[in-house]
Amino acid sequence: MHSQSEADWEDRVDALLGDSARRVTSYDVAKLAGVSQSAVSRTFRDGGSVSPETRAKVERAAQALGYAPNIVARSLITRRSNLIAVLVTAQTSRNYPEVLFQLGQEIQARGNRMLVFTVDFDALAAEVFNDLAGYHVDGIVAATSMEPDLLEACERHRIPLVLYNRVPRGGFASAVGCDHATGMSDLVDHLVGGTPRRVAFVAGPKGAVVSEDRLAGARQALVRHGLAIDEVIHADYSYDGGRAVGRDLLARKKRPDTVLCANDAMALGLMDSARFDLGLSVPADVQVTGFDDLPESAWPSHDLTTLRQPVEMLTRAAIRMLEEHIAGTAIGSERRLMPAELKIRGSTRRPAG
Amino acid sequence: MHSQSEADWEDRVDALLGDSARRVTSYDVAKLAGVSQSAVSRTFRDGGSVSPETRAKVERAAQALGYAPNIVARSLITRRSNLIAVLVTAQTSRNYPEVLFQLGQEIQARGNRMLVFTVDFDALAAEVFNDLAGYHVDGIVAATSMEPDLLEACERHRIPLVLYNRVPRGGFASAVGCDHATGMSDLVDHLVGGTPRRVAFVAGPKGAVVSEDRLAGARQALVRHGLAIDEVIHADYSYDGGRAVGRDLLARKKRPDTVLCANDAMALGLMDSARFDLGLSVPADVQVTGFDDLPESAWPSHDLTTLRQPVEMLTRAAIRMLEEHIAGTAIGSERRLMPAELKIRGSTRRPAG
DNA sequence: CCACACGTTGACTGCGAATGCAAGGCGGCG
DNA sequence: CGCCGCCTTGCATTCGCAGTCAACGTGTGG
Repeated sequence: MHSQSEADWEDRVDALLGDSARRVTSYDVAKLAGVSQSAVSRTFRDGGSVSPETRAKVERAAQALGYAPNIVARSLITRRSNLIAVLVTAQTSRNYPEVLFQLGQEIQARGNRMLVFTVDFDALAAEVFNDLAGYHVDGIVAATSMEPDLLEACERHRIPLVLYNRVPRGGFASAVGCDHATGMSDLVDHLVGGTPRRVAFVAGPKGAVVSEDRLAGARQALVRHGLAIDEVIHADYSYDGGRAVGRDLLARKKRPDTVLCANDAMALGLMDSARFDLGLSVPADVQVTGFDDLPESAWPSHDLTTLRQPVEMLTRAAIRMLEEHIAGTAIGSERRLMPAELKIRGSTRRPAG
Repeated sequence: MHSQSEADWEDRVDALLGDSARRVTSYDVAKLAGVSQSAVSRTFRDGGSVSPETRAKVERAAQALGYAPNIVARSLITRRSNLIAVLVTAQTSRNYPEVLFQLGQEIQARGNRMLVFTVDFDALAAEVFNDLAGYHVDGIVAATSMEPDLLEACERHRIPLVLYNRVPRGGFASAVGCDHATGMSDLVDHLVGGTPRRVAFVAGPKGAVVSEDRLAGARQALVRHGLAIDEVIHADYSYDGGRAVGRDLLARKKRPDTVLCANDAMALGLMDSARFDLGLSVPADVQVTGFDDLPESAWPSHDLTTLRQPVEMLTRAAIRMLEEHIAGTAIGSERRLMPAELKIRGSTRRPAG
């Protein structure tokens, strides 16, 4: 079809490509296709009003030149970056490796991109905020605590924000999270069948919001059964931390016969300390529970009774809520709690009879 | 110092902020500070020639307005986005959760940001390439296989690329990786002390490059000891996959007494199948090895002999190499192999005597 | 006292794509 | 046959900042 001009076409492609330092722009494509830059722009924007012939010409030229629209320039004028910031700590990425991947999948499914900000400690999230604002992200998913002034900053800049497993202190941000209280309540209902007498709770670091929620939930549920937590020990959410706690706690004369841990990693460490360091039997001597349902918790070596966080539901809900806020269809802030699923395994005693 | 104009100042701040739909730009700051837009730009660029007084005025105004430079606009003109793309698969994020976090830390330490692209399968990386080009990322770290045409595309677009644990087929890309062959050699040297007779290898999915490398390394090393791999079975890199393989392989009449697994997850599954499904003893009946050194491999329940990947060295090297390419100080492509560290544990037999 | 150099400064332009607007082409309808 | 309206197209402008250039003031040396 382009027969008589084939050679000419090749020449023109090469001429445009030859200036290799420069990037291919919509003007180059326009020139090659014999149309205006506007036409090129409209071909690559969805909903653009272009005739099939023009579109064909543009696409052929773009193909030949290897053109892709410059998203930076686009977002400068559309005032949308299609970037969603995700704030994570080492803690999050260690304990919930799949969260980041699934957030990525969800974000990309809607044509956006995930800009990941890793922060050492929750508090440092403040440092990255300037960058967030600078990159004009369309929204933020924060799996870190947000100081009140950060929340306020997001509100002032009108950056939609969804907190992941954190309870917002202010009124602006939306949040998704696991219903720790109800989950703990289910867990305690099961535990009382094993006739606990002395109950200990291994918490995360002091001030860790998630751990506090779980502790509070456990307390309330125990009270309903006329029980109480005899001791709360703080550790660092890690296997090693849990094991160290176990070596101390379970070696005492009046050791607890039931230990609730704020997460699976510590529970696994504590169980191993019982079995390997102290020669105790789980669950006969001490029953142990966790929270998260790590893959290895289900393995026969561990067989840990725990609560599974609905990670997939959470990430899906987080992104959907965020998209609603970005689109402006959301009304005010919303908190969505997802139920944790009780996984009864061999680290707890069944009711007698 | 600003006493007589304090009220006036507040009014002007409010006037500029009042138009709340609009973002604060360098022009707003300039107006408030009583300087030109250029001065504002220079204050926020490092190396700009600005007098201390002007800088102070600008910073005060910027503070009052909550101004942060628009990085999108900046990168449009500087032709640098300060964005580094990281391509990961579900596989990567599952087996090396810390990789993503550490890459993030390294990238941010140098003032860049990490744009994460999650891809379902290695092959799909092609889909995201257009976006990569569109976002004008300064460089790419790919923990996925890259098809030759993708490599070529990166070369044409002059996007620096570092492959993570993948051997580049073309000549353009740099790469960092674990020295699987030497690691396997060390491992085999240790294994022969346990007098292996029948050796099996549990590989990853067919075509998985990392698994192939490890298999080849093991083969070579065994040959040096006059040994061979009797059987290669493919699984999916998962615990469940390894366990299923074990249930089949170890139940046979002529079962192997030594099983090398391409990663820890499968090795753990295989060990559990031996112990819990078949009642075999590890390492007496069968010795098992892995690769990666997952945290749980060191736990007493598993105690798996394995090779530790130097993840931190790898990520650090990857980012440094990438930065060199971006800066243009790198000469050609480079491949850096980091040694794996042999972790001898209880899943393999010690030499007799 | 003048020439010169240097450090600051602001006006202006360009990065690359999107879009409002007006002009053009085309068909349908009266 | 002529008018109207729709669809398509190109022109010109805009987004926010960086960098160029000329002009300015100040200080120094001759």
